[in-house]
Amino acid sequence: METISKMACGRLEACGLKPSVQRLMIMEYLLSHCTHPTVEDIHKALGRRMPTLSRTTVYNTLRLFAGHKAATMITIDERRVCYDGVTKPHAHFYCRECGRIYDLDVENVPSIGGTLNIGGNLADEVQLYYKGVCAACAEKKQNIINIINKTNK
Amino acid sequence: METISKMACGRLEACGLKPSVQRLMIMEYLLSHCTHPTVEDIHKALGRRMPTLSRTTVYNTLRLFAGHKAATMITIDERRVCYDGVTKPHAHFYCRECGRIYDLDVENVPSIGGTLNIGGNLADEVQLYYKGVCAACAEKKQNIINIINKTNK
DNA sequence: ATGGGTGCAAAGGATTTGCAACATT
DNA sequence: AATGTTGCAAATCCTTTGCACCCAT
Repeated sequence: METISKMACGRLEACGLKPSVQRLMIMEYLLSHCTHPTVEDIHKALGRRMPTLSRTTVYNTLRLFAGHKAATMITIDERRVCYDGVTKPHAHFYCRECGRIYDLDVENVPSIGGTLNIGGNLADEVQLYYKGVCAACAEKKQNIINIINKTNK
Repeated sequence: METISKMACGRLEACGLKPSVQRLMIMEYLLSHCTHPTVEDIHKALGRRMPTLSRTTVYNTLRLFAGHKAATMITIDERRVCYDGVTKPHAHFYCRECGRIYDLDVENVPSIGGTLNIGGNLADEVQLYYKGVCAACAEKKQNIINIINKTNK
């Protein structure tokens, strides 16, 4: 607990952000939950300990984090934006069945140190996304198919 | 004109889709505009020739295309979904200033033939996104800075 | 006449905006 | 006092839904 709190504070200061209570709580949540939470996820989770926390503040804060590279905005899900507190380059997997986003440990993940010039375009961020059906959902689907086959016999 | 029309029809049939008038028009638009249009873009553009075309139909049709791999859904822009008629694997660049999405000709773009098993997760799609400021917007910004500097002298 | 395809209006949901209240230096 | 933060309610914008109509087989 102590450690996460210090890590959160360190990250904010390293990114030039003043560590307000709300910002600290949100950063702590990001660092301790690698589930790529949505605004709603974070607002609901933190709302228990801080009932006055506004959804607007969560929106503003996460957008602020992304702008200062204190967190990454993930747009893999067409319906809502997610956020990631892990900064080291890694790929993501999006499951179309359950909507969950997983970290992926694949080789050759492109990364950018500072700014990359691609044909005159100045890139400061890369994202590598895979989409499909996750292991858990694939298994569930298979089980259902098995049951149907058994019933039809 | 003839050619695009035939290409559109061919793509639909190859993907197991019945070539209705609306589907053909939307596919023709996708194949002849590599600007990664939004639903709104397409609806507005086609609305001139076909005023009864419903936004709902554009939504439904593009989603259908994506489901049948007749087009690709692009979720790089946090605000709205875009579509791409180009099927061969390539990366995208998103400009935070103007919101435009460019095709990128970079090496080592990962691609999936059929389905790829990544730690039990079954992926059927990959996306590689770069984000930053495009060449055109970078130049504009530089011009403004130059004017300000000149004025301050 | 049956089933898929289309279109309209309304609903739903995520995100932003405007502004007032608040905290902190 | 000044500046940056937060929170509420309302507004906005994108997308989906429900249902009726229509067209083709």
